[in-house]
Amino acid sequence: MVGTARRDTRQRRIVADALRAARGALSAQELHAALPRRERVGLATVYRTLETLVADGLATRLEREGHVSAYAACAAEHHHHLVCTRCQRVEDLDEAALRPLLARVRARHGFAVDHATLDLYGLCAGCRRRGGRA
Amino acid sequence: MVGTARRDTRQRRIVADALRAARGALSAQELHAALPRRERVGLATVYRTLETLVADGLATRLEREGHVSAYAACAAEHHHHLVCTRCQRVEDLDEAALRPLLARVRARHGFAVDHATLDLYGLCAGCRRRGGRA
DNA sequence: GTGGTTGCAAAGGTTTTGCATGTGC
DNA sequence: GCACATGCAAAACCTTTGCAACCAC
Repeated sequence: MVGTARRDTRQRRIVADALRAARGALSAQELHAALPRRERVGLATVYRTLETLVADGLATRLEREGHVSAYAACAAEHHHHLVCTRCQRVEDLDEAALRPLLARVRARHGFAVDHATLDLYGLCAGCRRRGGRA
Repeated sequence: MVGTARRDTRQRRIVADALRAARGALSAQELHAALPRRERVGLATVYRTLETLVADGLATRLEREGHVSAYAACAAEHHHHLVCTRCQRVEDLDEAALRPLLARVRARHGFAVDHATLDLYGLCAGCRRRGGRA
């Protein structure tokens, strides 16, 4: 349950790199479309790879309008995000930020959190500076 | 943007009641399956109604394995949840619990949060007492 | 009476799977 | 060489939509 040995394939590298390069949230299809066609990576492979990246903690799945999943690269330790609704950029949010909340939840609800989804949507500093609404 | 006047129809009541009665997270299809067949509520209506319930803040959409949305009833002010991975019960989490975190995010990242998904998965007090793992 | 709602079934779109082939290890 | 990974296309699935009938208001 630890290493889930993955093979180091060309496709896996391409998909992972592309996701990281995107620095934002992409759906499987968008990511697939973004790959150079000459790389000849199948859509199914993109789906399968994203799945493994999420399983390995190297990516997360975000919710998106229209019941589509979007994926974003993330450091293995960071599982929460600030998603800019304007430029689609994703920043990692330190795990520690959530800790006080978890403590509170355990104290007040007797609830033992195993894992959490925490994604904050809004305007990043840059887009705020540039002014305007979401 | 306030009242979005809804008609008080038999179906809307049935769906809303069933969701509330479930006290847990159900997918649209599960909810539909749970309705007495004699009520003759169409699946499309379930989808449409859940959509409006979410829009009205009376339900939320949770992420679930297999790229399926699950819905849970919730008070209009509570938009975050404690989801028990064993009994599927959902508790509301006070909006206030998140406030310190939002303040921190604005201070440290210059990020202005518009809305957030926060769902904590783990064992509820009851299931913890009954012992065992998730 | 009018316009939002519903049911049904068909369409749409996303994601998954079967299977032969390719390829890390 | 073996087992996992991939491509392709078909299949499975969830969700949405078109349209005529219905029914709150």
